[in-house]
Amino acid sequence: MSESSPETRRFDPGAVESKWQRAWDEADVFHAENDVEDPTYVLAMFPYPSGEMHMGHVRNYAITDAYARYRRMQGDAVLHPMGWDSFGLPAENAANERDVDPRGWTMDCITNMKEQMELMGLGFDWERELTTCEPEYFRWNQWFFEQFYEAGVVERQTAELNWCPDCETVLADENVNTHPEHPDGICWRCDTPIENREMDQWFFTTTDYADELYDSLDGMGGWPDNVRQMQRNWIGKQEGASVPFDLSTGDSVDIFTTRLDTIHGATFFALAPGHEVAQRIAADNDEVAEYIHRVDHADEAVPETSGVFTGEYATNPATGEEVPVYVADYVLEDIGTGALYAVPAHDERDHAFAQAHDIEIRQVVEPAPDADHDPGDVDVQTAAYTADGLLVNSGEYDGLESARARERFVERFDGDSRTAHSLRDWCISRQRYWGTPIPFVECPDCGYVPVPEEELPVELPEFVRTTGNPLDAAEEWKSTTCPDCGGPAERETDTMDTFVDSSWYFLRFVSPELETAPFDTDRANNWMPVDQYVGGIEHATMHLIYSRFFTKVLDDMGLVDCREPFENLLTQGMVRKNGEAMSSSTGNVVSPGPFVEQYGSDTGRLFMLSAARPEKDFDWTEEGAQSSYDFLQNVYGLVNAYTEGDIETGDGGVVDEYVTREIDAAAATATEEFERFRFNHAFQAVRDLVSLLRRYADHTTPRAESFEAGLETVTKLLAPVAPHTAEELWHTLGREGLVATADWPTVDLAEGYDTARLLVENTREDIRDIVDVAGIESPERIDVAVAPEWKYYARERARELDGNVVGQLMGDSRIQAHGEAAADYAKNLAAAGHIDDQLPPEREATTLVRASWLLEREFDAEVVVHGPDEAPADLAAKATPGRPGIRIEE
RNA sequence: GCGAGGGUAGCCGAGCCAGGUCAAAGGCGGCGGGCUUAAGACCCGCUCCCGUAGGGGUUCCUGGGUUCGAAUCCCAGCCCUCGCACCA
Repeated sequence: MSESSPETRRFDPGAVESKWQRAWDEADVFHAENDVEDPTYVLAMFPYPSGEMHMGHVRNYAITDAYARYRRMQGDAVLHPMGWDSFGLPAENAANERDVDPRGWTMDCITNMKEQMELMGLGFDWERELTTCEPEYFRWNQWFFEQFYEAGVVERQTAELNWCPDCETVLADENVNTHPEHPDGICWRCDTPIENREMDQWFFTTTDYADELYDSLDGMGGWPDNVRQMQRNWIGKQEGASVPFDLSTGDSVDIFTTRLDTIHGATFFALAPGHEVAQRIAADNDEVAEYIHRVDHADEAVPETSGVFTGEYATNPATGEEVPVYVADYVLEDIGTGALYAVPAHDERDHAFAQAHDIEIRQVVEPAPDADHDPGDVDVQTAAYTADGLLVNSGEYDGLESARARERFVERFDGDSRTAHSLRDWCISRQRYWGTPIPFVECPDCGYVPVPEEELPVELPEFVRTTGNPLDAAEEWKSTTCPDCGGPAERETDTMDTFVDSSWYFLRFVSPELETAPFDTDRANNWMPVDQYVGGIEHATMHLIYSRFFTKVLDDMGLVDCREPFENLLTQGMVRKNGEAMSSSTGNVVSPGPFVEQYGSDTGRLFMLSAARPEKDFDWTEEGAQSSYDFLQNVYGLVNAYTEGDIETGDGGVVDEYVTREIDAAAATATEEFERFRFNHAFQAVRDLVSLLRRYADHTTPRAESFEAGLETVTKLLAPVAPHTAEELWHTLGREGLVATADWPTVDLAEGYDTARLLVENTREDIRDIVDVAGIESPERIDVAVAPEWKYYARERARELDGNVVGQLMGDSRIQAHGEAAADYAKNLAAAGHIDDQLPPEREATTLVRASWLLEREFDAEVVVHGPDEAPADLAAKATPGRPGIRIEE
């Protein structure tokens, strides 16, 4: 092949990419029509518009875009939308730092980022773009809020917040700085130590859905295990029981325990400082009151074993004993019921407390005979034994297994089997400006009253810089009338957590312009769930749990028929540099902007997708990026060399038969790998095919038709990952229309292809070995001989035989006729243990003939392939099925 | 502490789920050769050890086990990463 100077064969990514971006635009390639039945819904987690893309974004969108483009070429209707998660603190901070308003700043950022996305030619359906900070969007947050309120999914509860006494405002966790002397942190503005204050806040009752959120995870096979596990941890399901204890105060106090089997060993009872009964005792007991005050206002954490005896007693329902009641800080108010019976012998914290307060430690469980521990080795006075076992010191229940005991004791002690979760209700109140106003009015007479639906959206007042919440300062905006009684009232000044915005945006994409409802229910029922969701692992719990919760609530309200929003989830790995996360603060970054400008978007995408599996972290390296760039230029050069007639074509001969099969094989491999999101493997197949076509042209005069078909296949397989370059190639090849909308190649690989390929690879490898080991400088002629028929026959027979294989084989006259050689071969077969599939002899011969050009080319020697029964005797003797005999002459 | 994922040749990274054509893809780096006035780009090959005919040896964190056969399955241990964690 004689290529002219490479300079004429290189393309300018900038020019090529913008050209095809315009062409896609004009052809409206990425728009999903409303009337399609059930498009493949491919979704990348929408970004917070910080203004600058980083490599994490690029990787995320490279993945969804590649998959979306692949599915489109497969003939699917595809929905691949993009939007902006545009409420949030950074805008407010920017507004406070410079003299801008959050809205203007946010919109500028969106413009910037969208420009960068467009520069990268990402195939989003921009007609469905949505922006959560627009009233057209957030009015539906407000609408949902009121609907949820009606349905009892919204509640007011108290929550502990960060309060700055100097600024007299609530602070978000992000605005609290850590300080060595103040465990609760200090104010970011005035450095005043933060106080924790209990305040009434709005909550979504996520706990109502805790069981379903937990249990459904088992069936969600399209999600990675680690994310499901993280959600299980987050929800924290605990199977246990609650049992009432009578106190000498006259109260009956419920405890929650997962170890009801140990109840006979309860030697004291403990209440959380915040527990109602503890508070009541404190009213008449100075010592208790002082303790509660101390733990509440401690500047440093109190010792874990701290606690105070109340002077009261609780009756252990198992033993009838009176055990002392303590108030102890290690008992947490929001875990279980905030009260527990303590079994020092079988719980580490109870044990530590008992030792510090000199309380009896009574063993009631000992290791079962099959346990790791020998009962004699367990000394509960020294350390708690926390495993299950057999009951002791438990009266009539001695010898019972822990699990059985738990079941029986629930009934025996009048308890309830209960499931506790560590999942809390979702506090959505934020004392911030840049979020969705909570659509409620507080009336001195009527209390909290929802803003009437027809008055939605409640829009934000103009932004002012203030120490606290700007909504609080907007007096005019705040004052309104009560929708119920018409009297003067004040608007709620809290806004919603921005996770509310992202909990349903995937539904809004279905009908982004709809003005009468948050989304079109019929269409959502057809289009949901999202077929493939892709984003960072950092959203494993919050966003992905809230979205699941929202979807279930909406289903229960009849708004959509769907209980899980995301069918398949892929969490992409990080893009690192020098082994560390990219970070602009340390300068350890590669910025997408300048990179794309220099190398083009395709190079970036190709490198990212070929470097590693999408879910794994990978290192960005200069060399790797360069190699992707070189590859694209290289393919471009090859295609142009062909179309400009620099590659002389002919009939290709037997080589052509080889190459056409490999073209199909490449397409088949790539298809399989795209289905599994293994772009790196798919690309491998493309790279191999390009290399093969190059060798084809180099070795002989290729048949134009198949050579071109090969280039066309390369182009198509490359199209999802390097879409601009692929369009340019498609155009160069003189194809009509756009490769973005072309049909994906369909192939059925001939049976036995893999075996044939292996035969070729192994034979080549053997010849290399021989040449190398025998020190053959320049081979003149290579003879390759397929084994005689009878060996194939013997081999097939051997596969079916058991027992005395040699004997049975030699009993077969067709085999026996070959005497000594047959006996040797039969012994080999018998010893093999496993016999792989092989091609029939004629097919081995044709396969080798087709591949012989590779040998000629590699060794620069004449290659002669001998069929099954036409080889010289010495060669045939060495040959076995799958392993031809080889002779090399110098 | 509980839970999840992982440890593969100089580096990165496939393979492991469905055990066997696996001394283990590919990329990067390195070495040799071709093309070229030269460089770059491109092309060909080599890159665990020994070996003058396709052989042998030792490998996929360590140690056991299952199997005719283990990078792949099982058990134990070591190390790494991540998530949850004063969760009764």
